Amino acid sequence: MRKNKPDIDRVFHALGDPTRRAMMEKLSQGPISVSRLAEPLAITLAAVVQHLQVLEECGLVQTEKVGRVRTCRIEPAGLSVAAQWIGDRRSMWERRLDRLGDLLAEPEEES
Amino acid sequence: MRKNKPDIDRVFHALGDPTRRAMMEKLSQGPISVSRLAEPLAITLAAVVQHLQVLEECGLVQTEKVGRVRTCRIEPAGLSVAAQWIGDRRSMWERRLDRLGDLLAEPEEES
DNA sequence: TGAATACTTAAGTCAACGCTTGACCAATTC
DNA sequence: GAATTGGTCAAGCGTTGACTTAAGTATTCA
Repeated sequence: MRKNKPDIDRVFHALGDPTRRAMMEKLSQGPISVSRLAEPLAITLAAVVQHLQVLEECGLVQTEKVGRVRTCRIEPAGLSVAAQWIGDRRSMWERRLDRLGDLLAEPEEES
Repeated sequence: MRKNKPDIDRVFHALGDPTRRAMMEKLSQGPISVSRLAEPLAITLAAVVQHLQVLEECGLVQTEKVGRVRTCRIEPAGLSVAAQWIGDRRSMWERRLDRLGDLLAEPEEES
């Protein structure tokens, strides 16, 4: 298919990678530099920077460079996009179950 | 990295694909057969079945075959896994902001 | 000024992914 | 019982994605 609802698409794709989720978990403890972010991960700095780009491009993370240090922080709005999509599907599904319950409860209806 | 927290990992990966999300959206309107699920999508039935397998293996969807027709429905618990991960990061982040607020509010502290 | 630090960029490798085709099988319908 | 419908399976193909190495830039420190 490969269509593009720019935001949601990128956000979910970004969260689909375990390394990037690990980075988000670390970042949710507070802002941190790129190399400290990379420390616990068993991959090169270069790879971490690439993941970081993905996270930044989809609005999950925000970074700022001061001197030679780039500091990264979570952008709270980013996660909301994903949370909302899930919430929407969930409530859709629940509404459906409610209507189904109504139908089963009621005796009969004209077509 | 390629580690495996089996569930969350698969769920997010599954939701990372726009076609699969489209399928979830359709399914959140109610159970439906494989071919009706495939109808609005511009790909082969075979491809749809492959996506369906991904969704089923990670617990987002449940299917049942009767006669020659396979019916698919959303498995509500699946989305919860993703929702919870997001919720956890969110609240972690918020708790941190609270603590930060406290520190800024207070005058001084011993190390 | 020279060495170390903290990235950054480019190029290339390899595996996983999304998709198609084509052959197939089991229920249904005519 | 032949054709149709609804789905399954396997192989293959082009693309994308995660990762590495290697070389480079800009800041900071001694």
